[in-house]
Amino acid sequence: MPTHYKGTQREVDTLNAFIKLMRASNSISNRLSRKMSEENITESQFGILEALYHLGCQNQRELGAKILKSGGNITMVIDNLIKRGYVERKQNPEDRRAVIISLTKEGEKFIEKYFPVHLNNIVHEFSALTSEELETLAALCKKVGKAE
Amino acid sequence: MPTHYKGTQREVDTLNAFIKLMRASNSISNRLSRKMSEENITESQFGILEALYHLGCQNQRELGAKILKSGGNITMVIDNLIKRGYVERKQNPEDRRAVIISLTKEGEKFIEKYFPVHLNNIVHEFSALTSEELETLAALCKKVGKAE
DNA sequence: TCCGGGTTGTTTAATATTAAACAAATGGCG
DNA sequence: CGCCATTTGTTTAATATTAAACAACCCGGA
Repeated sequence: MPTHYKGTQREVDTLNAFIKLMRASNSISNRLSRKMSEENITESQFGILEALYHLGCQNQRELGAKILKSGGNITMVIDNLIKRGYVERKQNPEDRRAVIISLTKEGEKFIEKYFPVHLNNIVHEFSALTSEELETLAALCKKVGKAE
Repeated sequence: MPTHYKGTQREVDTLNAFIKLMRASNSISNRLSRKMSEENITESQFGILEALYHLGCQNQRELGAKILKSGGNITMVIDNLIKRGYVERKQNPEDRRAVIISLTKEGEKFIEKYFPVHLNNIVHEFSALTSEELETLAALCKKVGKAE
């Protein structure tokens, strides 16, 4: 057994919060992903569909910023969504570099059908928390990582 | 603009907490990963090294449970750590299916050098929270996802 | 003793993801 | 106008990840 690094109280508390945060989000993410895969959809694909549904048409750069994935990845996720007929690429007449990604009827139908199911799965994941705890958790998470 | 699903108050609060939780953990994870890549190490590799350092030798199944990754993935992560000389596989005389993964001197040296740096990066990420908030966050995250 | 179900790890095939190099387009400034 | 830095998206090469099929092994009960 190695001798371990002894941190300050602040370091110990931070590490504990970090580990618990990561573990919670990874567990939830893994379980939700498994359920999504029953619909043959990935987390990233769902994130794109949701952004388009709730926020309307956007270009790929904006979508990438929303789901925190690289530009190259977005190209592939969109390609796969196009293959399934859920979204389409349109030329942007005002900027020929950019494209406009929008939901197809098919995509809209899918998200309208699946979003309530997904939301239900999420509600189940958080069922151990009271409403007040939910708010506290949201507020704390919002504060985290704001340091520059 | 599509008409949107109107949820109950509980659903709205849950969704908000979920989004903030995911966003916080993904942002932190992305930033930490980028720093780790300067040391040519991945998050999973670091997770394994840390588990071995703090908890001692383990077999691959146990390591997989710790970092929440699939068995097949663990095989590859360990392979890569072996290539770098940070860990080694030993036969378990008591169970010939299992292997014992342990840190090499090299691996121990690395984790002892890099862990404080990593911890410092984490502390920076959480610097916007008071110590009390850290504890609250940890406690709430621990409660989440416990539903079955 | 032997069989069968469960455990541990590996392999395979398919996808996901990233960084880096690249191409095309924009926009500002000389 | 013409150039150059920036922006947007794609491609490429490398790695990560998973589920599923597989092989070797363990163990308990018939």
